[in-house]
Amino acid sequence: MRGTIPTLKGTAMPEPRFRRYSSEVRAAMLVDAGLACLARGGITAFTTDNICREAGASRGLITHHFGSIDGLLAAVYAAAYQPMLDSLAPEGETSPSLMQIIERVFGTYNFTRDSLNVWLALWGEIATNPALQAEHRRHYARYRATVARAIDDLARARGLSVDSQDLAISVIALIDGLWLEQGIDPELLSPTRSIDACRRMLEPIFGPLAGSLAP
Amino acid sequence: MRGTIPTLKGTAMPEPRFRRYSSEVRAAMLVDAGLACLARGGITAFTTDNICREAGASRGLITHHFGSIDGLLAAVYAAAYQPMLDSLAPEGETSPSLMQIIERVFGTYNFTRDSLNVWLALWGEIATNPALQAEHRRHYARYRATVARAIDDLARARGLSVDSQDLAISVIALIDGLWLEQGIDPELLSPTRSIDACRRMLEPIFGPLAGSLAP
DNA sequence: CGTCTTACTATACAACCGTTCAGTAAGGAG
DNA sequence: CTCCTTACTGAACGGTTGTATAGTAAGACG
Repeated sequence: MRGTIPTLKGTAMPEPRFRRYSSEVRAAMLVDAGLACLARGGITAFTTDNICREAGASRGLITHHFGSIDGLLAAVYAAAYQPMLDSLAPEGETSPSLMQIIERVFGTYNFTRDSLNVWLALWGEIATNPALQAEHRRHYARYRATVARAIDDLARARGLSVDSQDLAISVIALIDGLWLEQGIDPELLSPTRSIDACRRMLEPIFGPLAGSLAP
Repeated sequence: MRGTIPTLKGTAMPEPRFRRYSSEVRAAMLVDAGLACLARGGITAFTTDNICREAGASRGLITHHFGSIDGLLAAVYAAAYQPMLDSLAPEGETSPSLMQIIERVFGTYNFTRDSLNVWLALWGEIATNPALQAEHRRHYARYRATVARAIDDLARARGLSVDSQDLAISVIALIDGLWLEQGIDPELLSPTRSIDACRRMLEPIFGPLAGSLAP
C-alpha cells in the first residue's frame, strides 16, 4: 500500500513506526537513558522497562545491544567515569595542578545533582557486582595517577618530599568523601565550600595554594 | 490430639511449627537478616523473600512488624549507624580524642567487609529515598558533633584556632572517603594504612598526634 | 523499482517483587 | 485444664523483573 498513493512532500506519507540507528548511536542513547534513570531513582530504578521507556525504545533492545542489563550497567559506569577523568586532564593540555584538579572536580561540569546521584548509586553497586569491579579498577588507576602526578609536581616545586602514591589515595578519599556528603545531603555543602575544605586540608602540607578563583 | 499422648520429656512431643517471639525480638531478627542481605548483595538483594528466608520467617512478617519494606530499611539504617556512633563515644566515658575516633572508626568492630558493603549500599539509597534521609540527618548530626568536639579539644590543647564545625565535615569526608575506597576495592587499603593516611593529613594541621598503636 | 541486511518491535515466559488477608496456633493468663 | 490474645503462616494478588524469540520493517544498495 505504502508508496502507491501520490503524496505531497511531508504530508500524507505514513511516517515510519520507528527509526533505525547505527549500533553505536543506539547504544549511546541507551547509556544516556540509563544515566537518567540512575540519577532519578538510584540503582533500583535501573530496570529494562524504565530505561527503554526513557530511551523511547522497545524492551528487547538492551539485550540486543549489550547482551544483558549488567552489560549496559558496565557501559554506563564507563560513560560516567571517562568524561569526568577527561575533564580533569584534557588531552593536549599540560598535566593539571592539584588545585586545578580540585576545582574541576567540583566544577559545574562534574558536580551536578544528577551526577552525584549517579555516583552514589554506582558506588553502592560495585562492591557486589564483579562486572563493575573490573571497570572501576581501570578508571581508578588513571584517576590516582593524575592526582599523584599533580602531587609530585607540587612537592617538587615546594622542595618537599612526600609519598605521592599514598597521598593520592588520601586526596581522592577527601574529594570523594565530600562528594558523598554532598550527595547524601545537598544542604550541607556547595562547590565553593568543598573547594575551600580541600584547600584547608592541603595548605598545611604544601603551603599556600593559589586557585584560579582566589588568585 | 496434642497432649493426650503421654510423652517422655523431649521425645515424642510434636515440636511447634514455629516459635513466637516478642515484637522487639522478632524485629531485631529481621533487622539482622536485612543487614546480612545488604552485606551480601547490596540494595538489590534487600527483598522480602531474601530477608525472610534469611531470618527463617514467613513472607508476611516484614509488613506485620514494620509496615513495609521501606520501614524495615529505615530500621536497618538506624541499626547500622547507632552502634557505630556508640562505639566511637561510649557512654560514661570522657569524650574521645580525634585519634581515638579515627582508630575506632577503622577498628575491627566497625571496619569489616560486611559493614563496608552495608554502608555502600545504604549511601546509594539515601539520595533517592526520603525515608532514609530523615534517619540520616539525625545520626550525621551526632557524628559531626562528636568529631567537632574532639577537634575543639585538640585545638585548645595546642593553642590553635580552627573552625571545628567546618573541619569536622572535612575529617568525616576523609574518613568516609577511605571507607568508600576500601569498600569498593578491598585490596587498596587496610585499617593500619587508613589510620596512617588520616594522621598524615591531620598532623600538618595539629602537630604530632599520638595514637594508642604508635605511642 | 526490487532485494537484502539487520535494527528493531512486541509478545511470551518464568521468576520474583511487595502487600493483603483469612486462618492458624503458640504460649501466657486465669 | 480452658480461654484469649496476637505473633505468625501461607496462599494469592497484580504488577514488574530480565531474557528469549519470532516476525516486522527501516533504509542502504544496486
